[in-house]
Amino acid sequence: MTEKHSGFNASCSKCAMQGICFANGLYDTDIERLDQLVDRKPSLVKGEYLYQAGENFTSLYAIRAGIVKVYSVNEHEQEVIHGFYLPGDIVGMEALACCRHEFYAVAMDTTTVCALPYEQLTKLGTEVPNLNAQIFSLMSHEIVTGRLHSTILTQKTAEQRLADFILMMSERLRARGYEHTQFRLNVLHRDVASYLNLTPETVSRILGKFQKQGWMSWKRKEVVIQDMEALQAMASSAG
Amino acid sequence: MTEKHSGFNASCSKCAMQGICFANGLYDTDIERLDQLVDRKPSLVKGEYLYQAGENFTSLYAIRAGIVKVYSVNEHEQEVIHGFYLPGDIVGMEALACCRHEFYAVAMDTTTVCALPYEQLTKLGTEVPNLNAQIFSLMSHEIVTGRLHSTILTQKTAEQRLADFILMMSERLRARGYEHTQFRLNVLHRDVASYLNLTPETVSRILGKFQKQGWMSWKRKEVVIQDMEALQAMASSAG
DNA sequence: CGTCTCCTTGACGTTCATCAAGTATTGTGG
DNA sequence: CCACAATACTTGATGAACGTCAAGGAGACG
Repeated sequence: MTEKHSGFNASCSKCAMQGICFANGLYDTDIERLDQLVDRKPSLVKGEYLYQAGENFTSLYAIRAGIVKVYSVNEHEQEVIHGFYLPGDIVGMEALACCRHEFYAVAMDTTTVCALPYEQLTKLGTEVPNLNAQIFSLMSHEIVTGRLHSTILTQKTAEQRLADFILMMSERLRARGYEHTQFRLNVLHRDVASYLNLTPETVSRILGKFQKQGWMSWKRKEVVIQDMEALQAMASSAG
Repeated sequence: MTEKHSGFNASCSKCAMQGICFANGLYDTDIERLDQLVDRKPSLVKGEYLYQAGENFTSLYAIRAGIVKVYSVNEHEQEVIHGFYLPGDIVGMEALACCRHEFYAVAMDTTTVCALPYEQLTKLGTEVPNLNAQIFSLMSHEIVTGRLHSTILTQKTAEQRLADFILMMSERLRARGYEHTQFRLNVLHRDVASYLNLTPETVSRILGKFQKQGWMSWKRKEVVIQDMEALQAMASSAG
């Protein structure tokens, strides 16, 4: 999940993620203005935090390369994973309400992000209605994604959830122009388990079954999908 | 849950829910402007829809009195309930992303709402930064609420979930100035079950237990909380 | 007053968690 | 590049929480 079609300090106007990030729907002149307030951070290494729960909220972060997990911590000090964020995704939107981050956001791999200082972003938003609309749209999308996640957790069996997860990842990568039938996924099975409300044991058993059926494999961070349709049938079977 | 401290067509400036609705943080002159774009609808009776999935998105709705449930439908035609919305709450924010409603919003009781036409609201937002900020804040809050709901579903037992639900309802009513140890809750047990990812049978059994312990009762739509602390201990006990 | 929906209670079953032990993989210091 | 530790993954045996099925009772509504 390295950066695509763009050098390290690429401006928004040259960024491959333009179509799904803040710049979506903006005129070139407005993209220029957006560009000027973006704070392009040096790469984060695996394990570095974008922010942690309790910290003051100052910026939203657009992911340019890599992968970020967002989670909270339960009363047993265990991570409750809310999502995995890919290039073009925005993290931090949950913090606007009270000026303080509610969750943890950590790089799971070498990751590059653009920080968008909230004050300046919203100021520009009042001057560029399309930008404002795009922020609303991104937040709305985040609401829907969360509800969808809840729905999957409550309505689907363990096998369906895992099939669904693989397919969603595949589709998100495809939408971003990456290879989607075979890809590196630097996510621990333990993390997938948390995200899907399962145990690592269950994830392991189900992956074993999927592999035996010849549907897919996931070994050493490398996912290979061999039978997309079988996975789709599994993910959406009544259940 | 009838309207509080305000006549039927009360303006925003006289509305009891001013502090938690869109008007929060606005200057009086701006509240006036907000007021002018609010479309105060006639009351909805139980069972009437604010909107349904697939409909075009035109307005957000601020609830002035009553109670609204928001849900989607799974592959077995069963409702998957995402939330119950009380006076001062906003519904419809999930629809901004794609101009089309994703969910169903239905009155569970006689309900009054203020419709806020989205076009006009965002236009005013660009002119009144505090209003814009308030919309962001409400949406952010909706994101957090959704994640919290997921967390409760995945991290807590059936008994904890139900105790938590009762306490959350009580607290939300208290925050809105209503009686909170004894209140009418026009919600079917079946709906609570859906919201908490349980069956009506399980809800019934647990309510029976809570009543036998002398913690609370919920009979004929009337909730009486007798031992708030016992419920709190139950809701937050590890496990 | 009768019907329909909702709620209650009991017996039983299923899914997935837990516990445990072993194997593979990754990371680290020499 | 290797030794060895730490972490992650696998596989099996067992169990618990909650769902499912079934039948009866109580409100609500015309």
